[in-house]
Amino acid sequence: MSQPKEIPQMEKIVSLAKRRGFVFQSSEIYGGINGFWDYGPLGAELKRNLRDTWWRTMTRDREDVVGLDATIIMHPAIWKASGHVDTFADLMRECSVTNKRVRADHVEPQSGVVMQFSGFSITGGSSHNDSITVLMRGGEHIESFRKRVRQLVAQARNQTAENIELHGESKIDAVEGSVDFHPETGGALGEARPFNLMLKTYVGPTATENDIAYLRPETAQAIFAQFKNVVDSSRQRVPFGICQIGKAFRNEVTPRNFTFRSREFEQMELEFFIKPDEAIEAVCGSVAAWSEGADLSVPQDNWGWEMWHRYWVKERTDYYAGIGLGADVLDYHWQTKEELAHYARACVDILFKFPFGTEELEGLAARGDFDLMAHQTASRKPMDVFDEEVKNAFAKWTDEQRAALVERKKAEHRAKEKGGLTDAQVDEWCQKLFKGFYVPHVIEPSAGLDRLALAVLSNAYSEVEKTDAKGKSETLYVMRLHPRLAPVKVGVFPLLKNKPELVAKAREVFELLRKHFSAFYDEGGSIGKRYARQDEAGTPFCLTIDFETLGEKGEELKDTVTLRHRDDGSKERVKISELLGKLLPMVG
RNA sequence: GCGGGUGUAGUUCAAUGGUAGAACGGCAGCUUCCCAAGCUGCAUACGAGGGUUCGAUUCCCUUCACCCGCUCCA
Repeated sequence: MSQPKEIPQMEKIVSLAKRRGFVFQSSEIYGGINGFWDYGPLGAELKRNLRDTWWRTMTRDREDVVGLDATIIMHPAIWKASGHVDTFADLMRECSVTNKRVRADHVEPQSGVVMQFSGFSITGGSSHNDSITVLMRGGEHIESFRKRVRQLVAQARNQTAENIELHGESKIDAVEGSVDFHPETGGALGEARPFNLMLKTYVGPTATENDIAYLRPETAQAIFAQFKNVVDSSRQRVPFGICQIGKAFRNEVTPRNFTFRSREFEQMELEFFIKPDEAIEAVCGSVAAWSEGADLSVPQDNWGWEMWHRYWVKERTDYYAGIGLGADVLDYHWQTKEELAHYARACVDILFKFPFGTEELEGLAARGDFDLMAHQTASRKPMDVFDEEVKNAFAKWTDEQRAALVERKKAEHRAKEKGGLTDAQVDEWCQKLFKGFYVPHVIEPSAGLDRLALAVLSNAYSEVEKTDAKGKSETLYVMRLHPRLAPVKVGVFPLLKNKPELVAKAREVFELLRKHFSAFYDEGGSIGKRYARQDEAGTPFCLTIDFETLGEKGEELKDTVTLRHRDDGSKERVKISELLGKLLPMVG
């Protein structure tokens, strides 16, 4: 007997996702297209439910967040201002030994001796005749250089340096100030190639260079670009947020891990605008300091960016718990100072323990006023708001207090390595603030909807070993989706399909329920098979209409049905008239 | 983009230089059937293109997709 091969968890999930209609490969009949996935009937419902829970939690349930639905294609200047054109579209060169990439314009000139090897062999393995060219730097000892090259070769092939033997060493040339070698590895660099992570298109039929536009690589920029319009039309005042759900596109280098890293994906982003800490200081006297265990349940007037940031981490964590992703499957990564972008003050990633590793589901960044300032500068349209309370607060300050604040800000900006303001700019900024004008700072919780759907699917997937009366063992699959997320809330079955009275009653119950939530009528196969089918679809409840429903066993059981629960297989008898009252609160 | 692997019904697998079998699933039927019960019947596949050959799913080349590693991050 051959042992059944152990199939990796992820493959089983992918297989079930296709079999049941959660996720299909895009364009499958033409061989598929790398990095694109479609959602089938169940997946579309699941995704919609997720989108709805997010939207409801983030905006409808709150008074301080409003929505936006912007276009995917926007003025190309937006991506210039946001920095995406520069950071997403570079000429890249690749190290010929390790394939490590480097921006063509970031290669420091190097000097040394160009060494070449005609090939190498791997102990107990293959031998290769690809020549290897690496720069031996000034002062580098020939033996340590050889060892270093062996390490580079080994690294690129998942080998250890000891297993690599280099052949045909020769000295080519001595170079001064060459930019043709990788700054870290010293390996010869290949041709410069454009590396554009934004998807491009043309607006207008002429399709010339002047018509280039981009499919947005993130939804957030539209929020910043429309910030003033929202402020002017929504009767919101800082602190408040604008959220948006929508498609975004990135030419990922390597789409991988099923839908996890796709080239077309859906984001759910909130930009929550807050006052600069200096304004809080003026209004409240001081800014609340965060400490472990601080009360984050209700926003307070004296919260600065740090408290708001912590608050949103908690809010998002609560959201995940509410859809069945608890502390046992989530993890957090607080970015270190080195990892942070220069404009970010703090950033925490909320991670999910996927079968293929613990990976990011959402990033929560405290981004200061970087984005709005960038658009203010680029568009030359003011992005500041007027805050009477702040103006009045500063009016009570003495000249000395104000001067001290100006000095403090100047010192802060001088200390910044990157992105700091000049003294004159700080002066201007402070004078505006004293009059009640400021560009809001922002906290950005940015989540991936497709990633969340994948997390939810991974989390729900479970196998149940079952042995039947004859001792035959089989594996059943149960998707333990949270009832709020389940694509189908309830399955409705007549016990037998050849009894018109049962079918009619079942149809009647089905019609009653489907007006309120998604229900599925099934009369095919045995009753057990129908339960199992719904288990794979993640349906939390099933109802069976039997002869007792029709009154065969007396008045007591007439008009009652079997309500079967997916997760524990338990059953109870429920009056048809009480079904909605019982089910609605659980699936809503 | 680089290196390694894989590609046969919906799914999981098998066989073969002479155009493919199974299991499960699906559909239809029988059944007073409450956790994939049983019986009967039906349908469905060699990723795509090119080459070698009398003949290719099988051999060769190219391509596409998926998986693993490097990389990346919503």
